[in-house]
Order: sequence, then C-alpha cells, then structure tokens
Amino acid sequence: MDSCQNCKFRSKLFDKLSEEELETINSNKQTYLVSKGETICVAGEQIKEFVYLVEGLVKLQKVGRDGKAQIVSVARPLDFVGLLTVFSNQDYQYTITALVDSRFCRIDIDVMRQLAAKNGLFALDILKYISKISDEIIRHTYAINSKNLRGRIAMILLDFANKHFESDTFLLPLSRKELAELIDMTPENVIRILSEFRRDNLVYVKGKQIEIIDRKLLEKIRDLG
Amino acid sequence: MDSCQNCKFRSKLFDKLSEEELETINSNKQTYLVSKGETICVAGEQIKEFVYLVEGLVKLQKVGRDGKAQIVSVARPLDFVGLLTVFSNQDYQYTITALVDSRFCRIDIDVMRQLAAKNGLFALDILKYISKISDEIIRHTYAINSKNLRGRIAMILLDFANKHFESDTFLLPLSRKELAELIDMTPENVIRILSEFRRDNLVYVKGKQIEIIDRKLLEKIRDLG
DNA sequence: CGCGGCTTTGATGTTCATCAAGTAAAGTGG
DNA sequence: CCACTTTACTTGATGAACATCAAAGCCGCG
Repeated sequence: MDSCQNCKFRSKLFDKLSEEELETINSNKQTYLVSKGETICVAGEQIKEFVYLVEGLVKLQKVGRDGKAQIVSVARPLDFVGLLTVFSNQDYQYTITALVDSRFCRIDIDVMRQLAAKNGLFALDILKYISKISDEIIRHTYAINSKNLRGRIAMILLDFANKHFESDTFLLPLSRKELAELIDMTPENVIRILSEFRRDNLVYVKGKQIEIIDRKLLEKIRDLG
Repeated sequence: MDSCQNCKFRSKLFDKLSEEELETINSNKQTYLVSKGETICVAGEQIKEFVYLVEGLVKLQKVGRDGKAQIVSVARPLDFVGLLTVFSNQDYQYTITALVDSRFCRIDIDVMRQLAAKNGLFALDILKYISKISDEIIRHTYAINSKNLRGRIAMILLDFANKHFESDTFLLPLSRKELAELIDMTPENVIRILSEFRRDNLVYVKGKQIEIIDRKLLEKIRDLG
C-alpha cells in the first residue's frame, strides 16, 4: 500500500526510473514519522542513507565554532533535504530537525549511487536538483548578507508568504531565535523590528501568527534594504 | 597534439569516459587564451558551453542590486568554474574573469549532457564535483560572515598561502578592492587591517607582495575572529 | 606632464550586538 | 487543575564594530 510505485508524494526526481528500478528503491526504503522538534540526522554522522522529506517542514542547520546555530535552509517536501552533500561527502554536513510533525523516507545511499551509475538520465536529474538547491542556498545567503536588518525581516516574511504558505496570513513555524539564526541577526533585533513593523501597520504580529498588511511597502523595504 | 586524450591537464572528472567518449569531447571542444582582466563569460548570458579552466586563475562574481560586485569564488584549474549552475540553469549565474593570463576549454553543453546521460559513472563523478564545489562555496561564505574583519583578512591570506600558492610568500592576484569584494568589507578596511598586520609584524606587505611572518598568530586571529 | 584610478590614513556617524530587566507563555509535577 | 519552573518573548540603554566621507599620496599610461 505504501509502495514508491504508487506514492502520490513521489517527486519528479524519480521519473526516469523504470518500474523495476523503483521497486529496488521501494524495497530499500523505510518510512518514518517524526514530531516537531525531533532530529532526523546529525551533522558529522556518517551518511548511510539518502533522506527524502515526504510531508512536513524541516530546518538544516550547522553549529559555528562559538556553539551558535546557523540555519542554512528551511526545506519543504521535494526539497531533498539530504541531497546536498550526499554525493561528495562521507558525513552529513547539516543537522536536520523537524519544524512541524513530518514524514520522511530513508533510502540506502549505495542503492541510490548504483541506480545513478546505471541510469544516466536519473543521475542527470539528480544533478539538476543539486545544482538548483545549492544555487538557491548560495543566492539566499548572499541576499541576506546584503540587506540591513529591516530588509532581512521583510524578505523572510515575504518568503514565507510566497514560497511556503502562498498566503499573506500564516503561522510562523520558527521561534524568534530560529528566525534570527536563519537571517543572521540577534533574537532581540528580530523582535524589535517585528514590533516596529507592527507599529507602522505593515504586518499584524501576535506570537507566531503573522498577517502581511502592507505588502507593497514591505516589498520596498526588502528591495531597498 | 592538443587532444583531450593526451592532455596532461585533464582532470579526474573525465576518468570514467571511454576513449571514444573522450574523442567526442575532443572534437567538440575549443581552447582559448585570455589575458588578465578579460572576461570569460557573463552572468545572464545563455549557457551554451561548459567552461573548463586549464591554466591560470579566475574569479566568479555577481553584481548586487546596488551595482556593487561580489566575488563568490576564486578558482584554479580543475575547479570547474562553470560547473555549478550548468545543469540547473539556462543562464550563467556568475561572471567569470581572468585574474592572471589563463587558458581554458569550452565544450558544447549538450555534448556534456548526452555523455552524462549515457554514462552514469561519469554523471556520478560530475555529481561529486558539483556537491563538493557548492559545499565549499557555502562553507566559505558562512566562514567569512561569522568572522570579524581581522579574522577575515587573516583567513584569506592563509587561504592564498595554503591553497593557491603553497608558500608563505606570494603575489596577491587581487586588488584591495577585489579582496574587499571577496570577503565582504570595504577596501578602506582591507587596507587598514593589512597596515595593522604589517605594524604588528604579522605580515610583510608591499603592494601585492605578501609574506606571512607570524603564521601561528595569524592562524589564531583567523580562528578566534 | 597631467589625468584617472588605486591606495592609504584620519575623522565622523550609523548600525547593530550586547547587557540588563521585566513580562508573557508554555511545560511540569503534585 | 493549579502552583511552580522554565523557556520564550519584549523593551530600553549602552558600547563596539564597521561603513562612509574626506583628503592626500602614489603609480601607470596616454
């Protein structure tokens, strides 16, 4: 019933696989449920499996020398959270933690490698995804660092509205501290600027509940910040 | 005489190709010489060719909204400068410029794609390289942003000494302004801190000539900054 | 010789992190 | 379900790090 062949969450990444190859994946995969806050894999551990997010939301983070966490990316299903370094590195580069209750699959990494080696079109698709993800992370990082604090908050709010929720009203899946780790600022300043946006009637903010009121102005702050 | 089959600069990237496949590359490649300062490809242009640096040194940069350049990476031969976005994107994401006189090859991108589709082991090797390069760029970017200005200068000097020249004495291939673009600070502060390092007898600095004098202390500044 | 870009140093101002202290919210055990 | 503890959130005051501005010296090049 839960076979990869019939999985409605299956991504286009696997489109180039034959029925037989899909069955290989199916018989080498395991499905897991994790609750909010649970860790899926830990940076530094040896990679044995390819991690594929089916439902939910996770964060990829690394820990700096000073022990402070930095969130590299917030990933949704089909973002192939484990993909990034699976093919270059022996160890996970990032710790992956569920932001909401999530479901994911693990596929033996050697099985993935063998399929890629055997099926060049499949490998080429993985290539495309990896390039795309890396590219987005790099772009995001540079975007963040080129903006002032108000611009960063504006950007991240619009990003959540546009990419994650497709609505101007949403429930933030991150704490203020996590927001700070994602856009490289202190929790105090995240709060300060959110309050400022609320005072200026740009955004309705109550706890994690967010509503974008003046989208035009917010976009201006993002773009000029 | 200049065939890929005999090329002594050929990277391990092509190891998985058969003689016949190498010949396909050979007959679809073109070799170019560029002088210092010349541009190899421009961000935004359509990707038609895979760019492979044979000899020299180049910078990858993008231009921010404000028109200021940011250097994403300084690449040597075998760094596959064009690799990063070739497989995900229609357009070059970065402008590539020679920092010293350089030699590079262009290979038709469709030929590369076809070879990857046909030869899974080759595709898998490309995958490894892409992952590795992205990973390094991301790591470098985070490293830079987590350090104060003195730490950044120390880091970049040690990086040049270790990775690029394998010597504590070398000629900087970048201007002060370019250095600033690479490590996200202003040219004034690059100069200020270089002068400071010279005053403290950490580094001999005269124009582009650099000599690391107190490596231990410089490493400490890098790691603690 | 003189012009323009690169380099250097100093003075000033802004942005942001840090510190401190208090309030709300969310678990936790009885 | 309520007191208790802990964690998250919020605001203000202070200081440090860094960008910006200004001005002068240097070097290569026409």
